Amino acid sequence: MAPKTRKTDLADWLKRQILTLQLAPGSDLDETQLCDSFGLSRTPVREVFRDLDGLGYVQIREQRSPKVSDLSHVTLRNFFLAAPMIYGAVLRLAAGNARPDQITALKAAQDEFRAALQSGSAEDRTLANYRFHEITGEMAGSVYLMPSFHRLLIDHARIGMTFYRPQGSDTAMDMGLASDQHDQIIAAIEAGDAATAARLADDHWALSRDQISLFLMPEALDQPLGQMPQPRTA
Amino acid sequence: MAPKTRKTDLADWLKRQILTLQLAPGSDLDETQLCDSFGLSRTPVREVFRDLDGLGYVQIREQRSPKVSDLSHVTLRNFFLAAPMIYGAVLRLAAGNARPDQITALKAAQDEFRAALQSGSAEDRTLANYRFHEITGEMAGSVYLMPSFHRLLIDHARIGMTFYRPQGSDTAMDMGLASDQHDQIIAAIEAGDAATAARLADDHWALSRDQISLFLMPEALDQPLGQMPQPRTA
DNA sequence: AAAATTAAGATTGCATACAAGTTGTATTTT
DNA sequence: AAAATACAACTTGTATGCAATCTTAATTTT
Repeated sequence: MAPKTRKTDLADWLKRQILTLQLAPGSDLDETQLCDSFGLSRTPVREVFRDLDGLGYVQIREQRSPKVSDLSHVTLRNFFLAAPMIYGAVLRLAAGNARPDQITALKAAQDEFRAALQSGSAEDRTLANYRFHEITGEMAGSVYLMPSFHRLLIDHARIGMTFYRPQGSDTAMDMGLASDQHDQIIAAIEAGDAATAARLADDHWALSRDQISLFLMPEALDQPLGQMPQPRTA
Repeated sequence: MAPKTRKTDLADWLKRQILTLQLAPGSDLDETQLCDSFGLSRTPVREVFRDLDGLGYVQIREQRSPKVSDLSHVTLRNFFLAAPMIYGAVLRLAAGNARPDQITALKAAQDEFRAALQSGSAEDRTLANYRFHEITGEMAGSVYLMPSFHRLLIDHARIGMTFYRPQGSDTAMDMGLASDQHDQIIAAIEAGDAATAARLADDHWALSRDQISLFLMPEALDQPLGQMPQPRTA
């Protein structure tokens, strides 16, 4: 393996595993095991832990192994409070500040997302969607909004992986809707239309929020009980 | 010196120096020098750098010494855009969530602030004010808002240290106003009055914003030219 | 038998040694 | 003399060894 990339490989791998719930919230991270897997000594591995702590992926504890960031009902509530505000602000700024190369990157990310909708796994969809919105954050270009926005994206991805699991239902249609909204968002940004971008952020959030709350509070009564989807055990 | 505290001592010292501009934005940090000063080896010092990078105090660069976070005209613009929104959201949540022990801590911080207004240095005022608002952030209790809020507090402190320098003018009166607003904020939080807390956040922000913009755009024309205040060289 | 204490193993934190890369200077070449 | 290259000093990144702390298990005591 290339020498310099092992550290970023580890960081990227951890990010992906965490975003897609392949590393569960709250689970411990084994330092020595990751050293072996990626051919690194403890020092750079521990540096990666600290970087990911700063970004919100993991939590470092004193005299304890680092763990994947928690995702509790408390954080879920705070998520619902903060997300619409931050998402709106980010897209508004993005429409005002986006550079041409960033718009190109956003379109490429949207192509990836569409491709993942067609043939990809749930993990691929989640990562592609994450990347799309991450680029909008870069467009906004605010060092003050980015840290909170990024934490929202992390947990939005993880919440999505938890809740969008029921494959059968109208998830596919909703995903198509989300994709259409992405296209509209791109258009608004390209036009520099901040007001429309902010409105689209609201719409996009409403769609996602409805999906989540529909899962949290399913249409009860006329459905058999005891059918709550379980998180997979593997 | 106590064994375990040297690392937190270094982190706290760096934070204070950065918040009060005793370490200028953009200035390089000397690893070995800090090792000597605090009696630490390079490993924990470098870990502190990474922690402070994650919090927004410093910026780590590849194959380059870490530097104090920049504070440019671009960040200033983004600061003005993000601050009112985040400050309002934080105080609104704080009023809804504050625990009694946090309210006690907030009152203590306000006492410190008042004391610093009377007899303290500009640095003391800045740090006490920073601490007051940091507690309101803890009260809000949102992992999503805190990172952005904290970055705003860091740069608000640094901008304040830059701009409130003219001692003579109505700064003292403004500071008294700010202190009064702090008292009102405490009252609103204690009463659990989110709407009032949000309004007070707007007022408090408006006062600070006016002070800053008054310094950025002084009442011109009847003043001699070439009198722009210089950052001190020491 | 249950609880508590102690000892062994394992894990985390810190220090130091080594390697790789960067920067500045001096010498050489055109 | 100016530019370029090469060498040396310094700085940053990584690996490893040691110390301290925590966890676990076993033995002892009540």
